[in-house]
Amino acid sequence: MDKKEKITKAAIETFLEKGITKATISDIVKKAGIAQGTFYLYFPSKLDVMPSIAQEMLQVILASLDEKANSTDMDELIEQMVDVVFDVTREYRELSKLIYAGLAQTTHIQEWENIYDPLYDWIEDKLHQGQENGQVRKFKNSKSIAKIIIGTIESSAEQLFLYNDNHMQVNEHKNELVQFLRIAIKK
Amino acid sequence: MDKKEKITKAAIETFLEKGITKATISDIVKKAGIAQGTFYLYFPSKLDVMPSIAQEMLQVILASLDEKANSTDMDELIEQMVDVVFDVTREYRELSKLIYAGLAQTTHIQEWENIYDPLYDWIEDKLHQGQENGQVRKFKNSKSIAKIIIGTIESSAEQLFLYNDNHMQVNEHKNELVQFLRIAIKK
Amino acid sequence: MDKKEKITKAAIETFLEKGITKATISDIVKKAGIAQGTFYLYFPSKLDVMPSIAQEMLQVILASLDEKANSTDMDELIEQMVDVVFDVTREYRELSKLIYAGLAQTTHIQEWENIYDPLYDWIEDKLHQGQENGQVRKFKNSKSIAKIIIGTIESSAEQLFLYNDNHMQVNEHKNELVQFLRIAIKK
Amino acid sequence: MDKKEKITKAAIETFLEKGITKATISDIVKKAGIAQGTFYLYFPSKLDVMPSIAQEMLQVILASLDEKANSTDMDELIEQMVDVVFDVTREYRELSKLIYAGLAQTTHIQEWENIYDPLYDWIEDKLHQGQENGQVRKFKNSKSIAKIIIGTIESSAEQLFLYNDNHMQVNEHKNELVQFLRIAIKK
DNA sequence: AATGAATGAGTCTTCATTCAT
DNA sequence: GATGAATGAAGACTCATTCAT
Repeated sequence: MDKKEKITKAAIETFLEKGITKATISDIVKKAGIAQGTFYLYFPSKLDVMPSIAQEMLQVILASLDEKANSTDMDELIEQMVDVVFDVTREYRELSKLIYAGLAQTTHIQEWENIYDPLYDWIEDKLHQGQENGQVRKFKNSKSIAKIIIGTIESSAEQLFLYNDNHMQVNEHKNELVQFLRIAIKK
Repeated sequence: MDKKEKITKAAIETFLEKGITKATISDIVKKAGIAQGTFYLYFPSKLDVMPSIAQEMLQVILASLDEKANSTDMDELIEQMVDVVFDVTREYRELSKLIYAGLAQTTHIQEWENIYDPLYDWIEDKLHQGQENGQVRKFKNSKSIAKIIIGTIESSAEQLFLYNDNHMQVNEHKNELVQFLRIAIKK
Repeated sequence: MDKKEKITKAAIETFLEKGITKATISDIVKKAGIAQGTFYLYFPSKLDVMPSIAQEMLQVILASLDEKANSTDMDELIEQMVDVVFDVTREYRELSKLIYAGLAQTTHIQEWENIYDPLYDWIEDKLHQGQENGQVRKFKNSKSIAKIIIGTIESSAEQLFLYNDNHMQVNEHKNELVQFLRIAIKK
Repeated sequence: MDKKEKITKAAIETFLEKGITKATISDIVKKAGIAQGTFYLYFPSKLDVMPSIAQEMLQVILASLDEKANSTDMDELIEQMVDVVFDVTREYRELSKLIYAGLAQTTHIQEWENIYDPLYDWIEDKLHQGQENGQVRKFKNSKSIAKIIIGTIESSAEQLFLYNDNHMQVNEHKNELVQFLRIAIKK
C-alpha cells in the first residue's frame, strides 16, 4: 500500500472517530504510521483528503446497485434501489455524515458533482429501459428525474439513519417511499 | 434585543463571512458588541449556536409558506411549495450550507428534528385538506409522505443552489420536480 | 448560621473536592447558596479563608486530646497522644493536606503559629506534670521539646496517611514511634 | 543541557520568583529560551515539573550528607545530620516550600516516596553501623526509625525556617533536638 | 447588605507547518 | 523521499472582580 492510500485510510478512520473538525493531522499520521512531515508531501491540507473519501463511498453504492438492483420490473427495481441506498447509508452511516459535512467545508464541489455523475447515469439508463418496456412514463429531462429520485431516496435515508429521531418506523416509511416513487415514475 | 439573540445574529453573520471552521468566538463577540466571557454565559461553544440558527432559517421558510403557498388547488400548491423552498434556499444559500455543515458537526440532531417538526405538520395539514377535497390519494402514513416531499424538494434545491454545477437548467428541473410530486401525490 | 460560617463550610467542601488551585470562588458561592458578590463582603480572596479552616482542625485535635489523652503515666500518655494525632490525621486526611498546602500559599504564617500555640502549651503542660512525677527528664527549653514532639508525631502521621506508599505497616511504625518518644523524653 | 533539564531549571527559578500559583508556563518557557509548545512535549502541565524539582532538592541533601555527615561517633553524626538538613532547608527555604506546596497539589505522591527512598536508606545504613559499634540500640524496624528521624529533623527545620515566628532561638532549639535524637537512638 | 450578569485580562493549549538531519 | 522535534501564532476558555439594581 503506498503512502497516499495509507493516508486516505487513516484519514477515514480518524474522521469517523473524531469528526472532521476535531481530527488533527497529527492523529492521521500517527494512525498511518508515517512522520508528521510526510503528510505534506501528498496532501496540502486535511480537507483535501475528502474527495478520495467520497469516491470510495460512491463506488460502494454503485457496486451494490449492480449486484442487487437488476430487476427488469420497475416496481421491483425501485424497491431494490431504495434498499441499496438505505443499506449503504445505514452501514456507512458515519462515513456518509462526514462526506456531507466535509463537502460543505471544501471547495471541491465540482469534484463532488463529477463523482456523482456515474450514479445519475446508472439511474437514467434504468429509466430508459423502463420506458422501452412501457413501464415508465416519458420525461422532458430524464437526467433531472434521475437526480430527483436519488435526492428523494437519500433524503429519506438521511432522515432515517443520520438524523434519526427513533420515532420513525423504518419499514413503514420505506413502503411509503417506494409507493411514492412508483406512482411518480410509472406510466 | 437580549444577549442570546444578539449572539445568534452575530454568529450568523460571522459564519457567513468566514465559514464555520474559520469563524472564531472572538469574531462573534466583537460583532455582537459584548465581552468574550459573556458568550460562555449563553452558549458552551461555537457549534452550540447552530440550533438557534436553524430555528431562524425554518421560521423564514414557514412564514414564506404561509404567505405564498395557500392555493386550495393541489397542483398549484405543489408548485408554490417548490417555489418557496427554492427561493429561500437560493436567497439564504450560504445560511443553508452552514446549517447543513453545522448540524453534521454537532450532537444536536434531536433538536434539529424538533425544529423541523412544524414544517412537517404544515405539509401534513395541507395533504389532509387535499384528501378531503378528493385531490390527494390516501396514505398509510402521511407524516412519512410529508417528510418525503420536503426531502425531495430540498435535495433538488441543494443540487441546484448549493452544489450547483451550472449545467442544470433551473426551470426545466423545477418543472420536472413539480410534475413528479403532483403525480406521486394526486389521486 | 451566618454568611461567614456558610462560606467557610462551603470552602472546606470545595477545597476537598477540587483542591485549592482548582477550586473557584464561583464553586464556593454556589455551594454556600449565596451570590457571587457576597463572598467579597466577607473575604478578600480565596486563600484568606484558610486560617478559619486551620482553626477548625486544631480544635478537633485539642478536644480529642482532652478527651483521650489524660493518663498520668507518661508511657501511656505518649501512646495516647500518638493515637490521637494519628486518628485525627487519618480521619481528616484531606483536610490536613489542604491545610498544609494552603499555608504554603498564604501569607498567614503568623496566624498559623498563633493557631498552633495552644497545642504546644498543652504538651508543655503535660511535660511539666511528668517532670514533677519524676517520669520525665529535665529540658533546657520545654517549648522546643513540645514542638519537636508534635513535629515528630505529625510527620509520621503524614508519611503514613497522607503520603502513604501502602508498604508501611501502620502498627509496626506506630510502635517504633511510641518507643522512640518514650526513650527520648523519659528520665 | 537537554530541553527537559532546561525546563526544570527555568521552572525552579520561576516558581521561586513568583510562587507556584502565579507562575505561568509562559514565564517558564521564556526563561528556558524555548517555544511555548515545546513545554508540552516534555510536561503535560505546570505541576508535573514538581517531581523533577524534588529530585534535585534531595540530591543536594544527599550530597551534603555524604560530605559533611560522616563521623563514626553517633553523637557527632546526629549533630552533623541535623546541621545538614537545617542548612539545606535554610538555604533552599523557598525551594522547600514550593516542593511541599507543589506535592500537595499533585498526584505524584508515589513518585515522592520513591524520590525520598535513598535518603531513608542512607540513614538506615548509618544506624546499622552504629549498632555494630555498640552505640545504637536495636530496633524492630530500622526503616521506620529512619523515617521518624528524618521527619523529626525536617519538621523542626520547617518550624524554624519556613514557618518561623522569629521567637524561636535557632541554636537553643537545635541543641534540644540533637539531644532528643541522641537519647532516643543511643543504647 | 445582597445580588448575579457582565466583564476582559490573562492563561492554557492546540496544531498546522517548517526544516535540519 | 522521509523524518519528527521544534515552533509560535492563534484561539478557546476561565474566573476574580465589579457595579447597577
